Amino acid sequence: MANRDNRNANVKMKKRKQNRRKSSRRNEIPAKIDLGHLSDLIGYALRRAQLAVFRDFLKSFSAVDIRPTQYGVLTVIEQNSGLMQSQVCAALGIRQTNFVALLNALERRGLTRRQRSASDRRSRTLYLTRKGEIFMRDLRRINRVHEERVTSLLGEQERRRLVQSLNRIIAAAKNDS
Amino acid sequence: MANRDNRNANVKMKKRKQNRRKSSRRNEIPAKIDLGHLSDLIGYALRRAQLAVFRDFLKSFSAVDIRPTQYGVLTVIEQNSGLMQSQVCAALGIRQTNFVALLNALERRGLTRRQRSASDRRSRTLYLTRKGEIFMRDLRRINRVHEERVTSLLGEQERRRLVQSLNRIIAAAKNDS
DNA sequence: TATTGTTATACTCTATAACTATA
DNA sequence: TATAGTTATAGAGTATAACAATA
Repeated sequence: MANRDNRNANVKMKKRKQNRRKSSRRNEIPAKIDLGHLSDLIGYALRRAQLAVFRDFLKSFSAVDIRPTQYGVLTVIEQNSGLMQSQVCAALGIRQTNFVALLNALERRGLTRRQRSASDRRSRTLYLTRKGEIFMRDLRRINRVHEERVTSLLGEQERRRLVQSLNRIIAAAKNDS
Repeated sequence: MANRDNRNANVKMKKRKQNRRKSSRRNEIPAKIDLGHLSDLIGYALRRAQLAVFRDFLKSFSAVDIRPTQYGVLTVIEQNSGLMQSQVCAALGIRQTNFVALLNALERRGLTRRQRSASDRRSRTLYLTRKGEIFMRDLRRINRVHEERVTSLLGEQERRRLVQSLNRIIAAAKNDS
């Protein structure tokens, strides 16, 4: 992603780049492959773009060993102290059954803790530990850099429009079954 | 996706909806959960939107039992008859090692076929069978409906802009490592 | 009877290593 | 020696069923 060093964003000089891999040395055409209408498919474009952004996210967060879903969970707990597990799951579209191991891992690292609710002893409410709160400062900083790198590809305005469109799709899906 | 029936998109009447699940009958607040800056995160929005669109894709193509990646492979082969496996993989970002089973499945269904290349007998070139070509007409029809449903959420212009932005991100990622 | 959290489990995707046959 | 395709395998991510404790 993003100009990590000299990366020229220009598509123009692809001719030079052909020789990166010495493949083209003989007969093979480097074959400008035609994706057909694929590149105009929303689903396909979404998938490729999402993978690209996640790749940058993973690299950015590799030092702190945090995955996108974990960052989502930590953020929601931070913003809404005391939520039930089921509520966090619903908010993020995670299944309770898959949420357990995820939480266990965060708890083992001392970032979050569960507490039996007094009003409904079936449920457990979630909190960041002190350590978790401090950790979140690092995460937010890392995330800011990551976001800025992605944003630099589009510019502020286009980025805002993009997120708006995406949220429109997401909102529509929620009214779905 | 998309207005499949009456779903009122309004957030307003959540008061009524509380009683859907008799939960709120006592003290619990239905809790408008704060996603924090999550909803403004490109990666998060991309992920949720991609899942939503794929869900619609899967439902649309369930009758013909075709997954997004399979549709991509078939489309590329149709547009570029005679490509090597490795070329299709590179174009779509699939690993050769994972491509084998995928191709086997398409071949078992009689949609594609492999042919040893005369010029380089290590490689195999890919073609649609006659059956595969006919099948593609169905797929394109199904895909058109699917795309129109997604597009209807945004309008033509916004959709075009969205895809453009996504492709900009994708292109930048390619210049990456 | 229904719900919260849990375990066990299975299936899909994706990733790595090692092999074969060709080049 | 390197490359195209292949196998085996391991790891995420995600899905369903069934259970205990509590409502």
